[in-house]
Amino acid sequence: MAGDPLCDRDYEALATFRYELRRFVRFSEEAAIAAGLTPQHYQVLLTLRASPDGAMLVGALAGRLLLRPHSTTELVNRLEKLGLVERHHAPDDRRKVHVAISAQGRAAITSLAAHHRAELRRMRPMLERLLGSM
Amino acid sequence: MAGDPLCDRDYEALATFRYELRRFVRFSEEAAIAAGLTPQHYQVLLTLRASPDGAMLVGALAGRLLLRPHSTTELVNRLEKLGLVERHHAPDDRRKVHVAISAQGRAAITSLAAHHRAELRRMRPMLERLLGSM
DNA sequence: TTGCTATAGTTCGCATTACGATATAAGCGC
DNA sequence: GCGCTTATATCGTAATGCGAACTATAGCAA
Repeated sequence: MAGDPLCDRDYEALATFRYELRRFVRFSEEAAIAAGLTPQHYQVLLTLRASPDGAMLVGALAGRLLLRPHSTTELVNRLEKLGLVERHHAPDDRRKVHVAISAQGRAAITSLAAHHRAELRRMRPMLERLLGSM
Repeated sequence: MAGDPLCDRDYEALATFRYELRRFVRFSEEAAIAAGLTPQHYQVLLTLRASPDGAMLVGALAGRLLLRPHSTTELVNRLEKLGLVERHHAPDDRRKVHVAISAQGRAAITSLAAHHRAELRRMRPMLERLLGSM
């Protein structure tokens, strides 16, 4: 499972990988804030935007964000208040709540996501080199 | 800078990449806790272990962890109390404090780092596929 | 119909955590 | 001495996700 014992280079690769991850997350946080969003907002909007119909159930969203449902509810509350998402009760099962990204939400992440893609493209050679050295 | 406008697949790739990052971080947190450490402890120990002589100045450690120096000081305090790191004043410049991983610290991360490498090896094809699709 | 159980979402209070601001102390070079 | 750097200490703050408990809806069984 763990494979051969790790040598110095392995530790370096693991540490550098983590460092680059921290840098990417930091980049993402700053980019979100510069766009008037919180980092969490961006992650919700991105997840919804990537969903087939731009909407997800609260529970499914929680699973994708690795959050508890009630934490997701609070996050959605804030986003709804900002007009970035909308809640729609499912007609067939009124327990279910669809969280849909709004037009404003789409507009908000368009350039933000583009910046993230650009950053990942920049990081790509380094990440591939690091992954390849493990 | 931002390149061509993003299509649905681009958003999917970005969202899935973030999801996998969250999963890796979650894995790391749980692995650290299972080893009797906090996630922060693991990151410090890994960073020190990857350093040439197993030691770093507080300021350099802060830079690598993307923390403020005083936050790093508190983190080091807790680690020192647990016997996982040691402080050594530099003989040439007594302002500087080298934070060195202890034998106990090394022992603590040996199998933990191995599990991380195994997890990253498992994730590697997926991450490369995602990076390649951007 | 009644009752039990499960699911989906929400509400409330709490604990964690790194931070900003600020201060202190000590050591270095000029 | 003076200015700069490095590390440490302290205090309050603000955000954020969690556990526990709650409501509402749905499904099922006798």
